[in-house]
Amino acid sequence: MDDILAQVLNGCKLAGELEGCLATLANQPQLLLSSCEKVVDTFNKVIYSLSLQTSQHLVLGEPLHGGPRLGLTMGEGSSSHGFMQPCMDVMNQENEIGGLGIGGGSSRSMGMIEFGFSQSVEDVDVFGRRGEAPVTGGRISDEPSSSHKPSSRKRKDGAGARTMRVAAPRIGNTEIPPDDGYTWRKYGQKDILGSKFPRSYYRCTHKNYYGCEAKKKVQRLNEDPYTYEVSYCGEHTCQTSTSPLVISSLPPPPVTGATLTPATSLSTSINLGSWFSREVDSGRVPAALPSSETPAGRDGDYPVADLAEVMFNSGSSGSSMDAIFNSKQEHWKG
DNA sequence: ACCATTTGACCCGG
DNA sequence: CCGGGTCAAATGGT
Repeated sequence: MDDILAQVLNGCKLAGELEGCLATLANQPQLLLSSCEKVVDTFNKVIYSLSLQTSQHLVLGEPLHGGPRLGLTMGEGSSSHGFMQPCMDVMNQENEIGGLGIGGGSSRSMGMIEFGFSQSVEDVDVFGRRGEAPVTGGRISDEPSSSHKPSSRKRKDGAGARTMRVAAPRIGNTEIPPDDGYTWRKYGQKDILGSKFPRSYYRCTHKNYYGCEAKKKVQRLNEDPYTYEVSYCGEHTCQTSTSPLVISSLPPPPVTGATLTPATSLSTSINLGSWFSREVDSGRVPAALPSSETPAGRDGDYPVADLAEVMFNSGSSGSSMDAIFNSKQEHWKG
């Protein structure tokens, strides 16, 4: 929880900084956009984390239908924004960032995301895996021969699945599931009985490097093609906690303390940092958009980097994903 | 060449 | 046996 709170603070801080730079950013829509995304991402993380820890039903919004959707959705490949939108809304509504209503009670009012918990949703148990070998679930292990049994090929009790509903972009590519701030790699798709739309399976892109076992399933609802039901399973051991490194030079937090707490909450403040850097690298690509995340940021389309620099003055040199995750993973872990 | 998605096959639980 | 989850070869993009 501390971490989460710290993250919230970070988000607030970011928002504050954004506010401070508004004048400057006013002329740079792109920068403004990217900075807003940062803030949103930060809160998305919080939401995600909360969804993991809480068993509450976080309703961030209604599936919307005719709702304002995609403000940010620009054409294709920007699916990711769907998720953020709600957050932004929240920010706006709460005006004083300090008190996001993200917590439990806040129901709706945001936009289109609805977090829930698997337990109530039928899919839930899907991802459960046997408690054993984390990283290599199945055959990944290189020994075909000895492969007695993949072991984790099927569902077990997915006690930890969290599900949420997210509105899909109504324009542009509506097939792309919303981005939740993490980068996912699709590893399968299946037609599900009774569902008009196939279900897509994703796992954390960094699974290979850091054994992050987070997974998620994305499925469009029959009743509402514009709404996705996303089920998360497993926690991110890669990014969530994020690490300090990248943004080593966060400016003295306007928001007092809270931001950096030594060890434990290392994650938090840092989180943001890494987030930034990370996003910067990847140019913030939609999760669903596979190719999206590439290790060392490739596309520089987004001025994010600039933003980051401006805001954090962080020349944080080469922050490769590896660097980021390396440090991270140690601090986090369930 | 590398990496991500696609897609059919495989495997397992119910 | 069926449905769902995962694997991995094939394919495509950068």
